Amino acid sequence: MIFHIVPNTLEGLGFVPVRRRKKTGKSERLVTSFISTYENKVDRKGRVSVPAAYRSVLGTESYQGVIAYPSITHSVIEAFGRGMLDDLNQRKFNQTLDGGDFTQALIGRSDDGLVETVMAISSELPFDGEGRIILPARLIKHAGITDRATFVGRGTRFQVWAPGVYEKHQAAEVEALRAKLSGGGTL
Amino acid sequence: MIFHIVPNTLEGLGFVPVRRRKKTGKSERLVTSFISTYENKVDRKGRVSVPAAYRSVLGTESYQGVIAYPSITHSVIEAFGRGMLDDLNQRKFNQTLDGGDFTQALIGRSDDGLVETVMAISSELPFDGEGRIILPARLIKHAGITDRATFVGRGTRFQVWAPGVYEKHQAAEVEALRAKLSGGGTL
DNA sequence: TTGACTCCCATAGATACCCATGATATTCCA
DNA sequence: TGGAATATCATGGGTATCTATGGGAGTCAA
Repeated sequence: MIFHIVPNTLEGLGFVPVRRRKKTGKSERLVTSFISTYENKVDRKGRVSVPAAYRSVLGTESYQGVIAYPSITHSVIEAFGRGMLDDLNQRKFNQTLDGGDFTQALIGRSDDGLVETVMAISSELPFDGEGRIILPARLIKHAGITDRATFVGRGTRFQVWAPGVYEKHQAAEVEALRAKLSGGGTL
Repeated sequence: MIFHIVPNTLEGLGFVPVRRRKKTGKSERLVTSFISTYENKVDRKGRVSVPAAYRSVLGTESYQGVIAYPSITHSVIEAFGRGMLDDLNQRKFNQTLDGGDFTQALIGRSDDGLVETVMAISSELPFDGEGRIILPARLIKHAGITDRATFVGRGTRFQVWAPGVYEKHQAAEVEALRAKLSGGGTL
């Protein structure tokens, strides 16, 4: 008997806001998350086009650009929209308040300190008129990027890799998944 | 993430792909899952018509198109509606944040990495005005598709095969079932 | 002045949108 | 009930638009 693994019943939880973007006047397109991978060129000025599909995810955010920081665990740049950043802050704020720990909320010190750390090492990267960003030297170096960059969608956020590094990482990732499914499932 | 393991549907037993459109009564309007098999042409621009019956399944979704990724276990393209993808994301996002696990949300490490990986290897394939999609070169190659494609309904999702590859796969699938049932069971 | 950065324009190729056609199904009415 | 008018679908092709990319001009600060 062949088995397929499928997600259980799906009902929208309505958390991630649905954003509308007008295309050529006639049809509207709805995009809500970062998916797929794209490889773009880094020009001599250090500019890279953020894939149009990703930009459309951020389409209606007031701040036209992305937040990026070096991954703490891998040679890769993590990135997302300002909305995500605000949401993280808000949730963290609410969590500390709900727990009655006003000191934490006010002084801004928590046990893990991760959110604070990320805030500290993050950069705001605004789009230019053509939807490009300039990767700061610090991030370029961290990811080992030279003249090309691979954009990898991760749903609520995306990553920027050096193509070669990503290739290896991706192969390992898929292999791990395959091993996990070796019990007879298909994916 | 929660998964249910369900048996593969058996609609394919001795099933021959329909070349021409099926008789579509009004009852088919009510179909809510992907069933049956169709073989369509891939034109010079790489476009394929998604069977109308499948499109009607997605009819109520705001985004008009499908999400597709290369199966990691077979030479086939897996596809499903946008709603399922968003739901996967939201569940994962809420789950990690609600549990206060900012590490997972930011660094993106989950237990299995399934959602992460699927997001990265998935492509968003919007319908054109005629209900066609363009199969990306990456997926075409993975499935070994040339000028024709076989759409196979699998309930909550569907697959796109190279016709020849599917024929063999299907024969093996049926044969395995037959062997299993040869003890006297009926189907 | 130099260097870093932003804004603006140009362009080739990819993509989306539009219209057309033949085949088949369905509706509707004499 | 037969058949003409209408609707749906898969398919093909032309064209306008968008995207990624390159480069130049203007601004600002040291």
